[in-house]
Amino acid sequence: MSEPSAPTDIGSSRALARQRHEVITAEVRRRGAVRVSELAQLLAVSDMTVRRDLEALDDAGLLDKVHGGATLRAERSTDEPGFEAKSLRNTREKHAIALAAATLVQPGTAIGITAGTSTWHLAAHILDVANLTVVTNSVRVADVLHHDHRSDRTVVLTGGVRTPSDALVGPVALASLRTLHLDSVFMGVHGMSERAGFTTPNLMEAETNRAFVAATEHLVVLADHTKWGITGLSSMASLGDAAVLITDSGLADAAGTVLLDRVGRLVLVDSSHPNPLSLEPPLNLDSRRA
Amino acid sequence: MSEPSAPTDIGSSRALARQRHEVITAEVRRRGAVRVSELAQLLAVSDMTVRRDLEALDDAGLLDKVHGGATLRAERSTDEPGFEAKSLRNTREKHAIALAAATLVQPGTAIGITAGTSTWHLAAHILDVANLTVVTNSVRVADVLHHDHRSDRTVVLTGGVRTPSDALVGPVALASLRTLHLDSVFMGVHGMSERAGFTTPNLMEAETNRAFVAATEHLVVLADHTKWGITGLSSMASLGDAAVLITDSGLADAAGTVLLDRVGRLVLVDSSHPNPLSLEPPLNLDSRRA
DNA sequence: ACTTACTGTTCATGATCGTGCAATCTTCCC
DNA sequence: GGGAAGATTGCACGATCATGAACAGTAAGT
Repeated sequence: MSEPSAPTDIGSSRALARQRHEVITAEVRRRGAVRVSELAQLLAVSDMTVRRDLEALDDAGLLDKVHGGATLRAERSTDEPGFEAKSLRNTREKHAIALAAATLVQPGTAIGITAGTSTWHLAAHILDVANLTVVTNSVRVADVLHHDHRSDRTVVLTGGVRTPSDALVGPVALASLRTLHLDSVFMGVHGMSERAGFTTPNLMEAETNRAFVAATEHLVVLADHTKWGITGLSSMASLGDAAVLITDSGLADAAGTVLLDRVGRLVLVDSSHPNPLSLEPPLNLDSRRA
Repeated sequence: MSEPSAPTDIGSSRALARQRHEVITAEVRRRGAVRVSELAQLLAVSDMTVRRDLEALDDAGLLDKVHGGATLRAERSTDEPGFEAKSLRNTREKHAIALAAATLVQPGTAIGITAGTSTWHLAAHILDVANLTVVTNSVRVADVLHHDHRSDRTVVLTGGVRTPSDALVGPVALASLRTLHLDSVFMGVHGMSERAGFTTPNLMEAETNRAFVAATEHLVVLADHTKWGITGLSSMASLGDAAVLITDSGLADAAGTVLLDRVGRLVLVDSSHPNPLSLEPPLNLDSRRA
């Protein structure tokens, strides 16, 4: 008779597709973006299998499959072309920029966070900051902060009408912001240039963001290097209004020169290795719960 | 885990189906996922038997059977839990009440919708009403209305701090509401009684709802019959403030007598039937604004 | 322009699946 | 105790599915 003496000895077999899917979605949620090659190594399967997994997860609506890997799902229906370049590279940069911005968030302060993908990533990284009050006009940012609820954090939604990009705008948002004063405001932008400053194509959103800018003395702008040279319809602030500008090392030298002169502080993050993938070779999927 | 709890040791003798099922569910819970071949070896039975066990456990809802094995049940509800537990109570009544309330929503008007499960149902039923402006302090209600976005509908979130029941409250919400005037307000309540009127246990929510009440001349209250006799901490309106009260036919006769005398119009829906049953023949609210 | 990296299709292979049937076990009735 | 009805299990089979490798096409970076 076979002896089933070792109860836990049977763990060396291949993982179920379902397990891979959970690892992948968890990894995407944690880091904002993953690439196929990383997942293949992490899961010890071929690239092809990872691609098939990503396709299934994309169909299921759990993430966005993009060239080179996958990113957090963008949940946006249709609008504002060019707002979100569906490239993994941009997402990685946004992630790295958000990480750098999170280090500027001081415990015990009141901060503002505008709507946008960069700022959405930022929200995920400030979950551990103690004693924080966050004012935002982004339902998604509020969702992130609200999801793991802690008593020392206050999340205030400005209210207003929701744009397709999930920003709350309009008179209600403006009225709310006019009564508030913030230690810092973290703002994502759609374009920046020497002449027009920080811009966005959406008029209403620009108006709301201007109210954010007016509510603080310390403006932090998040913008990856591809934003340089782009001028949206409406200006939200001049370059000189930014106390800190966080961008990535892909920035052209000429742009860097201008920005160094104009903004209060220029922070460059290296997006080539924003977050080294910590993988342990023995590949143990059993410990994927946190 | 139930090892050799009896002389029938797993492996030497055959285990009963019950025992195998317990081992399997325990193993799934412990490791998150198991594979058929592993279980067959562990239980010393054939693959076929394991598959049949997994199928039974899947039917019983204890795990998810997937290709190659089984995993923890996925809880694949798109909405977050917590809210659902609450919304499952008296669902039929709430649904019927919401349906009746939806018939009171006139095209081309501006209405307010407070937070709550009844009003959440209401939101789903007014998706077809043309030319509507909706002001709400419920992120969920806004989500429902925003999801299929049509150009003739405006959804305004009041803003504010989010309570556990997903209502936006506080100074920001109050300030927004003070500037708005609504044709009708649809309010869910936690309790109603002759003396205290309409009440809720949450102070902040009560304050916000009072602002809703103050913003309209035409208050519609949604409350299933179980709310009668319950008095929450804070009052939002007296019975007489309600132009319409929509409840279900489970209401006690004594309560009906009181309410008929106090509220503007009493609408009783029969929760066992899909169609609302109105006591007052013409359920036609004054067309105050075309 | 070039080079590099990524993509999806196709196909072969092995694992896994469920059905039908026979063997075995359990139950219950006489 | 005998024995039949019912349930459970194992095995064999063809069908299905998952995976990885090769390869030609495509996109991104320089």
